[in-house]
Amino acid sequence: MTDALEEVFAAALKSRIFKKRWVLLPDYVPEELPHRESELRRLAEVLAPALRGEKPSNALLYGLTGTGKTAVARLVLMRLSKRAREYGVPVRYVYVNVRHRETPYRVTSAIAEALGVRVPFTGLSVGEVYERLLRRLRRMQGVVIVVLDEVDFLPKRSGGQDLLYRLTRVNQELGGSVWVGLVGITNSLGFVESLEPRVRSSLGEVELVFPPYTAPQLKDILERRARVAFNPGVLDEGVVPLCAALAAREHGDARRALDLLRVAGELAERRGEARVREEHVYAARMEIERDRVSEVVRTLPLHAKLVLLSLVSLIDEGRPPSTGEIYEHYKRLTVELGLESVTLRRVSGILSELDMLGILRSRVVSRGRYGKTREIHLDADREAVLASLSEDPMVARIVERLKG
DNA sequence: CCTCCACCGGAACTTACGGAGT
DNA sequence: ACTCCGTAAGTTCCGGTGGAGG
Repeated sequence: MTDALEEVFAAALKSRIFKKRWVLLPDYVPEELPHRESELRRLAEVLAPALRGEKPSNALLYGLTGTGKTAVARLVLMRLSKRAREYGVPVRYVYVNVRHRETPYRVTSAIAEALGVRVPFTGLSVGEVYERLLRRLRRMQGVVIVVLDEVDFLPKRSGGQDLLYRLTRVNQELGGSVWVGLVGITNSLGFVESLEPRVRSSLGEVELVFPPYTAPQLKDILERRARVAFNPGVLDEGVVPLCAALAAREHGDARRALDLLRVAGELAERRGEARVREEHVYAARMEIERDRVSEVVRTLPLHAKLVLLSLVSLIDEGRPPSTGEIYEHYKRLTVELGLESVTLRRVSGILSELDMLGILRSRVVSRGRYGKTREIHLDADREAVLASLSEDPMVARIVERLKG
């Protein structure tokens, strides 16, 4: 009885399943990236002049999610800066994920902070932070390479285009003792086309396209990684091929495949089983989806939750609803809860946001005489959505009624 | 072939908030 | 103490628009 905790700790210490679980984590960068040899080489060629203290060309990497863009960039830059250290050449690199730091202010301060400038998280103007960054850069020498992962999130915000533009020509604002090179990463082709021509020609001096992995390639990648991650013989024969097949169905997403494999292993371990079976992979798929949904739904603003709840109710009654129908239902909910309702325009905006978050799918349809609207389907798992919604005490009551 | 519905979606603006610089 | 700043959520205003029905 008293040893329940000890048992848990002991089990954690000697994992039967994993040897090095962390090599399956999303931000782990392996020493080798099979099937990305030409991209690695190409990017290395582009950045190598930094070793001679010359400004490397800017590069733009694009391809769908999980095609190895980030891993290629990180691996090349890790190796490059290692070489630079050996030769005593001043080359630094800064990695910023724009999606995590969405706004121009936060992106600028992330770069500045990576270079050792202390920046308050609010209170200054973007211009002021940018000035501090420049001041720092002017005191440096050699080459600084800035990686902007998921750059497509930058121009979506106001001032984002401006920041991108300033960054592409930052070298003209510096004295010449330091050079800044940019590596942009995006999975949106539309982004590349939406760029101002002068930004595109500068950021995309070199453009590298990453094709999706094929199913056999995914299988190969997983097999290599699995050999390192798991104890010998714990994987059932079908596990790796299944992960590869499921991920291949989603346009060859390697991160997805690795997630499936890792979570399947974690599940097997939690259940105290000695082997990872195909059944665990299917369960992993569900768990990953539930976690994703709950993460998103839990952090939604109140009115977005109510809109989502309205969608679920209407779908329960049959046919996919239109924006107007959702709005009517939503308004009834707010009356019931004694709240002010937001405008139709806002609800329309919330619906697009939920679409982008992968909670629902909507397509714009024209019903001729009867107007043009969106036809909205729930994309996420209904039960997962309801479970996450009921974590909000304000919303929970209504969710209960829906279940009964 | 034209109309006109029921929205779509861009843009500028408000409000409330937490915080910085001087 | 005063002014300025960015962010998130929301509002106001408004120019589109695909296609069924007249």
